[in-house]
Parts: sequence; structure tokens; C-alpha cells
Amino acid sequence: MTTAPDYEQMLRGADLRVTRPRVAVLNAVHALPHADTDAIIGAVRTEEGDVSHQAVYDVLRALTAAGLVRRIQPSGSVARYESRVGDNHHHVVCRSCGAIADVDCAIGEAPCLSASDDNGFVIDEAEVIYWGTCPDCSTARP
Amino acid sequence: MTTAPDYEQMLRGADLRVTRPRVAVLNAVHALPHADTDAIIGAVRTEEGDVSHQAVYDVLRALTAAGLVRRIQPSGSVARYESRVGDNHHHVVCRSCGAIADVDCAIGEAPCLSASDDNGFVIDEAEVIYWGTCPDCSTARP
DNA sequence: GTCAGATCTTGAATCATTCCAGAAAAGGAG
DNA sequence: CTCCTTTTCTGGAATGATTCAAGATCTGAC
Repeated sequence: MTTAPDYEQMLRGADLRVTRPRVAVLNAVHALPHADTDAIIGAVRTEEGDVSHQAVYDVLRALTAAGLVRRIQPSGSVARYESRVGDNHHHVVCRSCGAIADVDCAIGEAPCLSASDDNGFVIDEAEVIYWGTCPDCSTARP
Repeated sequence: MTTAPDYEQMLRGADLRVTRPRVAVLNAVHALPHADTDAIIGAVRTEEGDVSHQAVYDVLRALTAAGLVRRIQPSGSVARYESRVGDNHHHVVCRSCGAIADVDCAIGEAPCLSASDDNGFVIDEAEVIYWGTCPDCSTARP
């Protein structure tokens, strides 16, 4: 991998206490892009031994609130988490197998799009999900 | 309302059998924009008497597959349904209260956006969700 | 080292959604 | 109009992600 992020430093920077479960979850989210909660729990337990699923849920919520991870949840999918934050990129999701890939945003800063009519809402982010078919599924069933 | 849609005609046009629950669900979705399943079940029962929740779930899935209604599900929300289909419009969602409003798409046809890098995916739709604060919540807590 | 408060553990509860098997109804043919 | 086949609806139970609750443990600051 690239320069290993200093997870402890990241936590302190976000005013979060440094605990083993938190470091393990941060590590898992960085190692498994777009992983769901279950996969993260598995990775954390492999690395750290017993950790309650509840702790993982709590940690993920805290990290999301602190902006250290980003939560995404395409329709029909469970919650997934990724470590790329701050660059307002988007996602392409496979309708067939649910695979997710990153798509860079041309603008890079939120909100990258402006609404034609904001209905009086104060908009701070435009989230784009591209729906389609991934290469594997396209090949399997042309 | 505008000219009352002929729900029976719509169902036949989509090669779906015409049943009381289906007409009632179509009616409810048109009457309650962005309603969740529970609200639709309530509206259907008010109008039609006892209808099992299972029937409503089945009908909503059939109508969605037929393209008569559109299913939307912003992160952290339950499934919601709307009757505007075919114009590829988008939505603005309030982070505070969950309110949803429609936003017309400047292009109008899917996919209205093209990805900077499609990762090999065949993309057929670009779904945009604007996140922000609705007028009510903005006023309540400035 | 001590302490208050944040965080983790364990175990149960909630809630949207789905699965199942049988009963009922719709649409087409005779 | 009546019968038959297929789809659809009913009723009840199951699933699975996520959350709630109470008490034990750990972190960071003094």
C-alpha cells in the first residue's frame, strides 16, 4: 500500500479517543473499499480478536460523524463504508452484482452540481450514483 | 388534481392484471408523493378495506418493475415510491427531517450525466441526490 | 495515581422486508 | 355464461440489518 496512514493520529485529530477497536475498524475500512458492516466486523476480528458487532456499529457511526470515513448506501444495498473522504467523488453501481467502483468528480468540491430548482432547500452536497452493468456481468450475460 | 389518471388503463398497458389492490396502490402513490411503504399501506386500507401488507409489497415491486412507479431510497431511509416516471428527475433530501422534493433534470433523459471514468461499466442512469436542509428546518434552527 | 466520562460487552428488541403454502380472483377459451 | 389455468392475495412466520439498554472497562486529563 501507499504510506500507511497513521490511524492513531487521525483519531486524535478528530478529537476521538484512541482505542483498539477504532484503530482496527479504520484499518479495515482502508483495506476493504466499499465493504459492508459484516465484512468490516470480520476483518476487525481477524486482526484484533473478539470485538462485539455493537462496537463496530458504534465506531463506524463515530468515524462517519467525524468525517474520517464515508458511508454510502445505494438503493437495495446494506450500508457500506469507504476511506476516501473530502474529494466528493461519486460511484458507479452494478445493477446485477452490486459491485461498486469510484468515479472521480470533475469538480471535486461539494456541491459539484447545482439544482435547477432548489425548492428553498439549502444544498450542501450533490451525490451522484451511476447505475449500470459491470464488466464481469456484461461479459457473462451480453 | 389534474385529469385523474386511468389506473386501469395504465395497468393493462403494462401487461399487468387489474385488481383492486393494484388500483388502490397506484392511486395511493399518485396521491402521496414520496410516501414510504407504511403510508401506502395505510392509504390503501383507508380506501379499500383490508389488504395484506404482503400484497402491497408485491404490487409495489410489480409496478416498479413495469415502470409505472419509481422507487427511491436515500441513505438511512426506508423505501419510498413516487409516480413521476420517465422524466429522469432528481431529488433533494433534508438531512434533518428527511423531507424530499423533486428537482427537474436539466437534460431530462437518462443518463443525464456521463462519468469521467466509467471503469468499464455500461452506464444507463445517473441518479442525483442533493443533500441539504429544507426551508422548515432552516428556519427552525438557523 | 485517581477520577469522570466516554466506550465496549452482552443480550435482547425493533422494524422493514421477504419467504412460504394455501385460498381467491382475473382473464381467456369454449 | 362457465370452466380452467395462472397469477395474485392472505395470513403467519422468518430473516437480517440495525438499534436499545445496563453494567463493566478503558482513555485521557488533573
